[in-house]
Amino acid sequence: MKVSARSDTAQAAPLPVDLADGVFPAGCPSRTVLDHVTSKWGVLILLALSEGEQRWSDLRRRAEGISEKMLAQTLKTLERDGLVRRDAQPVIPPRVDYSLTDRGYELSALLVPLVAWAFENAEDIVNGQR
Amino acid sequence: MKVSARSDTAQAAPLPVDLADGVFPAGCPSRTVLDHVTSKWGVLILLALSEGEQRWSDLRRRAEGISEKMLAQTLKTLERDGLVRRDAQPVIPPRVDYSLTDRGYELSALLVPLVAWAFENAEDIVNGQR
DNA sequence: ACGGGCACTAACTTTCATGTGAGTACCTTA
DNA sequence: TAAGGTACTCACATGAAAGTTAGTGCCCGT
Repeated sequence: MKVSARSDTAQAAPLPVDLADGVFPAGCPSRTVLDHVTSKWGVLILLALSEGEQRWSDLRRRAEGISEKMLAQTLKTLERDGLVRRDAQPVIPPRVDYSLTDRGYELSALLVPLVAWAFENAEDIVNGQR
Repeated sequence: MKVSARSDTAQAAPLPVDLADGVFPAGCPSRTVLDHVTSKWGVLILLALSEGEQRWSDLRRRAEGISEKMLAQTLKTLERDGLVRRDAQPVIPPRVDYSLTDRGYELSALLVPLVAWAFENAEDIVNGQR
């Protein structure tokens, strides 16, 4: 799990060929998807929903600092991308539940370790600007 | 208010407690780190370097569409974050090699599957905008 | 009856990431 | 002599992302 290595021998892992060919060219769809997923609020919403279905107002409170506009926009994008499912119940007061689709869970499974890593290393990185 | 996912196959995976507490608050360092890492060009550079040491001009050609300014800026940020190592040789013509630090390799190990996923699912996602 | 919560939308503004184009200083090859 | 490669920096422009403010219609508690 650890890359045990001296600095000058850290391992170069060659990328899968199709990835190397596909991601680097400008204008490939993966860049768009990556942009949605890695947007400032996209990550947070995906992460929050990975814990299970949640309501609009729950998400609003959870992703501290998000505006209603950005919440709506982010959810719409993720829904269009087939990562989030929207379930609006015709009750009063309105109740809308958001959850991840299967594809969304696939993604969040990859996102969680990344965010965990960022969280664990954040202090070191921000402090140690050497 | 524990909620359970209602989907047939997708499961709600609770986040580690410290992560849940740490990432959502506004202004936490992990957001900054995540921003650097998931910036438009940050991902590409990290990915390119995960294959091994590369020169400035190699990177420029590799990350198709990047401007010199953005390449310099991105590399500087990643270097300050301790993810990229810069090795300038005092030769003429100038030769500067960039490579990942151990921490950089740790990150790229998490980044690669994410990008691979994005690449594999990109077409489906972009096409299926119903 | 008044403020508040709910789930939004629309219009407008600001901020910031990114793009553009130029310049630097040296050397090699044609 | 000129063109081109190497690794940059700087000033300025632009455009997309994000923030701000307001408004909608309904209901519930006090």
